[in-house]
Amino acid sequence: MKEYNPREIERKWQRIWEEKKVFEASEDQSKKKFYALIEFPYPSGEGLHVGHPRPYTALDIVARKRRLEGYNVLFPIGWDAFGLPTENYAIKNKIHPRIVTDQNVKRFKEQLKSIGFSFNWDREINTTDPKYYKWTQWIFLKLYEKGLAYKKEMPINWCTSCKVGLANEEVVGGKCERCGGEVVRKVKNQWMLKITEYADRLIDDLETVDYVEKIKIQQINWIGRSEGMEVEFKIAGKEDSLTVFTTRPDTLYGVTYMVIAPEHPLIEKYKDSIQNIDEIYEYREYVSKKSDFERTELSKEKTGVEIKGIKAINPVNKKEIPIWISDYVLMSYGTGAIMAVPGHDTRDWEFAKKFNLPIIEVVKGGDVEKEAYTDTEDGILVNSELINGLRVKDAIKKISDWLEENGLGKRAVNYKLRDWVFSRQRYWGEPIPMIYCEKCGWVPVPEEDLPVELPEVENYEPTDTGESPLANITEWVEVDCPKCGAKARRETDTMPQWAGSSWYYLRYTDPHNDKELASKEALEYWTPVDWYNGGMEHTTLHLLYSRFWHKFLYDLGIVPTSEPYKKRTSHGMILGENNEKMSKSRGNVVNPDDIVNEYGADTLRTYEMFIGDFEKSVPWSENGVKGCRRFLDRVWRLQDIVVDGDEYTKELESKIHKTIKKVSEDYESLKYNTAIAALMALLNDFNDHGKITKADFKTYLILLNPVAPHITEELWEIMGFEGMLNESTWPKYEQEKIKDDVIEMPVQVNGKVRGTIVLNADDGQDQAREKAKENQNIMKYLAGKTIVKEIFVKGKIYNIVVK
RNA sequence: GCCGAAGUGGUGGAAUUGGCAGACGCGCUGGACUCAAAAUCCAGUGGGGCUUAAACCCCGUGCGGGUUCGACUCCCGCCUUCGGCACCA
Repeated sequence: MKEYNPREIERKWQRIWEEKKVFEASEDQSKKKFYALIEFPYPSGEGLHVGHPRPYTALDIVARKRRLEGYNVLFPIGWDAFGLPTENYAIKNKIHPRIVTDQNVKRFKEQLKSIGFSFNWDREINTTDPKYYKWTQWIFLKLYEKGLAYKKEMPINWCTSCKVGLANEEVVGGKCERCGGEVVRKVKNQWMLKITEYADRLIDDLETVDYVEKIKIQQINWIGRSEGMEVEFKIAGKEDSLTVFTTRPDTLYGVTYMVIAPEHPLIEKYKDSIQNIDEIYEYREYVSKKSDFERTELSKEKTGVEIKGIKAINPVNKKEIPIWISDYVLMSYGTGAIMAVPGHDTRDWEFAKKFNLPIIEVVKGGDVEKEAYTDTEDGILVNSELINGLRVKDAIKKISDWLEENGLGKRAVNYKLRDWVFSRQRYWGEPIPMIYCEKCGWVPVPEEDLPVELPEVENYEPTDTGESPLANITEWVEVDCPKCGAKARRETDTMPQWAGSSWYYLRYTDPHNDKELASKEALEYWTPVDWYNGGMEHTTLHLLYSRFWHKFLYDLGIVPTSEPYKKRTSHGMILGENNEKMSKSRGNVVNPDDIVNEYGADTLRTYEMFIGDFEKSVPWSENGVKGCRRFLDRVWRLQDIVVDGDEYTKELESKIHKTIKKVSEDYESLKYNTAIAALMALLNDFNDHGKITKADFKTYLILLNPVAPHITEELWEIMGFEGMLNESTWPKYEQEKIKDDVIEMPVQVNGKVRGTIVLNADDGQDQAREKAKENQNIMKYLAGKTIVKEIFVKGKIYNIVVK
């Protein structure tokens, strides 16, 4: 017997698979299709990380199993290559991001190929390829055409010393990550996408898909739909009123003041009537340095300023109440103004205490002098003229009707979800295909002029006016207006990295099409994606954005289904040996190349699947890797004990059928670790028995193949089995062979196991009682007691309750 | 802070979803082989008690309560850790 040499056989089979194109999806649409999708990687400069192969191997297992089951499988790969790190690297090292991207992709590709994934390399895509982003731009034009893209003033993070816009991640503790300079919020006119228009459908359609429950919950909470009232508070002596959204109109009598966001436009409008306007401006300046996250933190000390000179009128009792500004009210959520009910809201209570504002109890049950009473579900209203004595639920209904009848408010739905800020002041992204003309306003680039390609630039730094580096390329920026022909300017902002990843799974179905984003036939056949696996960290952004775009394309009649992904699962992270996140600075990064070189790709794959619960984070362990290599060594040596035979070994037959069942089911339900454990156990049984037939071994190799494709393919060839393993058929188990004739059943007395009895599979309680009587230990606990109850669960347990 | 998830031997994790807690792997201990080591193979391995041994008994799934014949699993209240929080991807 030759020694197991993974290096040699892995290269050999990878070459054969590639030459024979065995994993390419076929154009034959008569076959049943299966579309497996992994989140395409961002080709970073650090190269592949051992975290990457975990989800890839998992779906590679499913893809390989499906092919053996006779499906036409699409399992594509590509590159999500626009993005900040590449651009920053390019700036620092004065290399074009195109070159950096190409280098990184090349490295990633070699690394992925060395692990033996059965990707459809012939369908590889790259979001930075103009042939690809032509269609990203095209989708944007459609969104604009349908009124879903619009311009709005939005704040960006602005470093006062570098004079550039920063990503949130580049702001650390209010300072610029690069230079330590102060970061403030600066308002810029930006492109927005109306994802809120799809909010209800994004919630409702979750019922039609098979996503892990926690993913659905996260999405629903992120969208944050709530039903309530929009209530009008008149400004005393003025025409205007402030609108607030509340889910608790029943507490209106408890409103003792209002708070508006420091950025609220009302302040500018009435600045002449406001006596302390300087103080207000000063506070606004202070707030501009904080993120929304810092502003709404509950634990922090409340701050705020009263607007002196204007008052609001509570619509239910016509009382005049003060208006304050405070950072805990955000312009971006609801209407930018709130009614404060300090008696029954924790934040309002803290604010009222700090600034000595009155607190009125309107729901009985707590002590509003000591703390806000918020647990009011079954409470009764007090101090509330119209609704006194009513339960909260009924009070809400009555006061809502009353407000509507009197024109003081209307029922409304509010979402936490905000529209998508779609502009970036960056170079390395898709140019937004819009042109601004003094006369015509914003004019879309005509479709036939797509793609709008990124021009060559000398310098990738954003300009010090806060515009993208593209703004400096005069010959690119200055164009004729497509509508009137006058001199006009291109939009110089680019799209966020999320744009390209919002529709990439569609392009895979027809990646070389230059007429459409993909052909109708290809989309009809391949979509929706049957199984999409990705990280939990993408649940609220990427997953939601791509569902939004897909629904939009569905409305246009371009894609045939309203949801892009039939099934979504998620994987856990791989941590360093010290149980911390792998990072360069912690020095605990493991490079998959080292594992492939030392132990082999099959060992890496097996270990990553065996490492633990697929959905949980787990620490890496080099010893664990060795254990998996030992397992494969023992599989290799099985060839020593193989004897001729077309049937399963009698004594092993039942175990083999059980393992087929277990492995087949576990591969489908993310339980790769227990599937491998079952294969290890069967291997132990094989060795205990001392010899196995060719039939035993053949089935074993097929079951292990999706996890360890190279070694199994090699052993297949060594054994002289017909054709290649990847062309064979997934084994089936027989229910008859799995059933046990006799079972061991634990017998409990008062819930504690006191012995086991052996029963025939179809024996009932009477037989169990007889058998139990033969067991001395069980009888010991029954002696002198009366049996009050017997619980018999067939095949599981027999419990005798005595007194 | 808000939303989501998780806590089981020395260690990664299993447990047919309310029915014998610790499968499988790692580590460790002992043995075989070897001049020796590595590799490999065999045996043992939650803690405690009792015993020559087996049998057997008690304790044990983050902490505190509860429901149940029976709880790692369900309920209530805590603690700790991890993911996300909209310009990292």
